[in-house]
Amino acid sequence: MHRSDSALVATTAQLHAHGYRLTGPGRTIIAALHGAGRYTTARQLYEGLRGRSVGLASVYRTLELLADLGLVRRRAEGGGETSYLPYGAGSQVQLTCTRCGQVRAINASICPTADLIAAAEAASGFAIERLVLDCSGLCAACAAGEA
Amino acid sequence: MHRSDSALVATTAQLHAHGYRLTGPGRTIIAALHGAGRYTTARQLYEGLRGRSVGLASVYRTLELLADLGLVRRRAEGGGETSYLPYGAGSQVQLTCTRCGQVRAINASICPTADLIAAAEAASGFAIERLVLDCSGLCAACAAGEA
DNA sequence: CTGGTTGCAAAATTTTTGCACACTC
DNA sequence: GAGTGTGCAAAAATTTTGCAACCAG
Repeated sequence: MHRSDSALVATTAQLHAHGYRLTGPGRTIIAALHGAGRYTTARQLYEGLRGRSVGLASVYRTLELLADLGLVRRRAEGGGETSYLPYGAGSQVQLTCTRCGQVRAINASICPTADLIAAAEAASGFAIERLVLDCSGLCAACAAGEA
Repeated sequence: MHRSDSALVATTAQLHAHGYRLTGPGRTIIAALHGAGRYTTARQLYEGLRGRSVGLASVYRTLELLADLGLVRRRAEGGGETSYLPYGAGSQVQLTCTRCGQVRAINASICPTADLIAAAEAASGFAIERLVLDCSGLCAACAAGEA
């Protein structure tokens, strides 16, 4: 849990730096999102927080705010629901298991991303600000349990 | 337009190979999606096809089908709408302009993706099936016109 | 012919908004 | 204290579904 804890602290620090206030419910929502460790929908967060009197609207408002600040990544699954995952601190290499939906981030330093950025900029004329590498396939556990 | 034409042909071939029938409206929707050249929402496609008697439901059904077959990529923008972009034929390196929203695909062969896959598999235990590299920043035109 | 596909309109979901109150700064 | 964030419930928007007619194979 250390990794998500530090990401959580970084997120709240960013909010603070942008002049946003952070009350109890906001912290609860952000903590739940970071604790989930995988793409999560607003409704899933809301259900997980039942009994703590957090409104669904606040979940949406918080997620949208984080997304606008670039702290969280949005994804469209089937079924018309949007799900969210915090950007790991500095690591933009994500692996998604096509079977169980687990998302894992690995350290970007194992990949020559600087070369990638240079090559992509040369080929396109873009000024690249962020690079995200998405890999999908079967995680070790799902591959082992395959029929 | 040659590039999107061939991608369009590949898409219809895939549908055919999977046993799906393709009627006039279906072709119209798929052609419009490929012609757009950027992430497009169901409603945008529908509006662009006004007068050709294509129903919004068919747009949704077609997009969902393509997404399930892995021929199209889903994205969640702000505002709760899902938008779609065809996967280029074999090229999984996409650049998105954060200002104008243009999406451009560059050839994957300029990047050492084989090394990336090997490194990521070793680090994670995943059996990687697809790799998508997303870069975001300013395209050349937007960078030039910057205030 | 057979069975998947479509348009239309209704239904179900998801997301946003208005407002009084609580709480942070 | 001043002003932002919140919960609740209503409203808006997005997406799905039912059904008869249509069309591809």
